[in-house]
Amino acid sequence: MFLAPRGTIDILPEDQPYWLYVYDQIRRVAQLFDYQRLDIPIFEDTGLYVRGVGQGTDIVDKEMYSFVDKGGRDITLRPEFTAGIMRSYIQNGMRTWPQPVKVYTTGPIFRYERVQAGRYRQHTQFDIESIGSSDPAVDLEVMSVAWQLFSELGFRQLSFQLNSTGCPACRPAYIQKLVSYYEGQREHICEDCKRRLERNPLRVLDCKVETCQPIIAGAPHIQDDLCPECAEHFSTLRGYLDALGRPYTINHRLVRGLDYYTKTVFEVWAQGIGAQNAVCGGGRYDGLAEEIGGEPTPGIGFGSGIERIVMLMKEQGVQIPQPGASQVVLVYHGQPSKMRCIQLLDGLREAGIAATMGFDDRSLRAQLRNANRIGAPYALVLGEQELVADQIVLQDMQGDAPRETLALDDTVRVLKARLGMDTACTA
RNA sequence: GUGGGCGUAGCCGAGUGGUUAAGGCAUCUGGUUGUGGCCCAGAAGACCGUGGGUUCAACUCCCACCGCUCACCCCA
Repeated sequence: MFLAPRGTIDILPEDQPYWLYVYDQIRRVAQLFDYQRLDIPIFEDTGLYVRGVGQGTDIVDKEMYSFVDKGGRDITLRPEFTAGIMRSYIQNGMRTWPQPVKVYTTGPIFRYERVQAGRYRQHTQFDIESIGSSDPAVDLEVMSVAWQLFSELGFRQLSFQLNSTGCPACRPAYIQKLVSYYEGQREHICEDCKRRLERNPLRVLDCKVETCQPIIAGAPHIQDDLCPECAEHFSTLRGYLDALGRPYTINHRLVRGLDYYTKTVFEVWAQGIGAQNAVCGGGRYDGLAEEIGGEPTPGIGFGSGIERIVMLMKEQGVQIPQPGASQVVLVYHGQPSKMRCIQLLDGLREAGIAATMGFDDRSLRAQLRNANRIGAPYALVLGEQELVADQIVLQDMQGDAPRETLALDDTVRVLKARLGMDTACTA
């Protein structure tokens, strides 16, 4: 007996309406903001992620699904979208396209993590990137995509968190300042924070341990140490957000786990998806293109986990359109009737009527029970008696309307009329 | 990598040492030689997660392993 590998899930038919609805909304909103779809491979050269995401990050150090293929190439299942999309930008010469290049995609992401509520080893992301502009108005636009998507999905009580993490000109000095502040508090901080100081000092600001909270409260804020360019960028973005009346929280503890982020970082938080609270996270990555061997190219984007979005929709009771079942089920009795049903079924489908039929020569009763359970509004019953008379019985499965006998040749026309399908233009 | 909780049919779930391991949902068949929903009857479906131990006797107690799950860490 096999089980799905740890951290993977089956998305069953009963959940598909949520997924399809989310994909529909994504496509609509992306189009509204003039973002085009781009699909990239599910696996890339391992080096792309090592260089792009950065050594010392959890993703690269311990979470990648990496293997050597039969040709001896080092391959990694994508642990995030941005590096691959930037690779595609460079490889396809997108710098010759109108700038910025605005793309989105959806698909599976792989990270070898310990599983818990809202966290999987294979999860699905909606990802959007705007590459080629350093204008804070682009930051605003990208954030607005998230804003509009989530509000159209009907979410309530989401919280936008915003911060700036500076750039290579100002961040190192800030990190130095933060580290020396922490060195002075060394005996008061938790073990994890001691480790963070070595590996990824900014992350100490995100610590949740009780005893670390006073230390964090007294820590220097990066906003006080941004270089003029970063400070200008940040205040301009805030001005735009304010002008649109967008509520957001400046969170100087918001930091990201990937190396390529510069300036703007943001997340969208929600309750109800276990201990995880981010449904969306992203930021600016002006240094990424150079890091992976391209011309210096600014960019900004975000990823959003669809499993978490669906969890939230259920949590918040978001209503979605229900997909229709088969409109009609064909029920037969006897082999000649079965043959005729198979032909009729084909004709119904060619006419655009969603139809199924009973199988396995089960009793009329069993076939009708099944039709009822499926939820089809109509059943067509074809037995020996009807067949010899070139007739068929139409049965309304929703009410108590009496059965009707139709001419077999007339079935498609009558059904179309019943189902409200316009027959005038198809005749 | 660390810690907590939990493993009885497809799903939910009773059973805490003693004959054939409740019940419900779902599935299949029949009650109507050819008519669904409601109802009734019946059938099928469980090596009680796996292995070891204790005992005259283990689903039940003990140990190990595996799996699921939640949390830390980290992130979407």
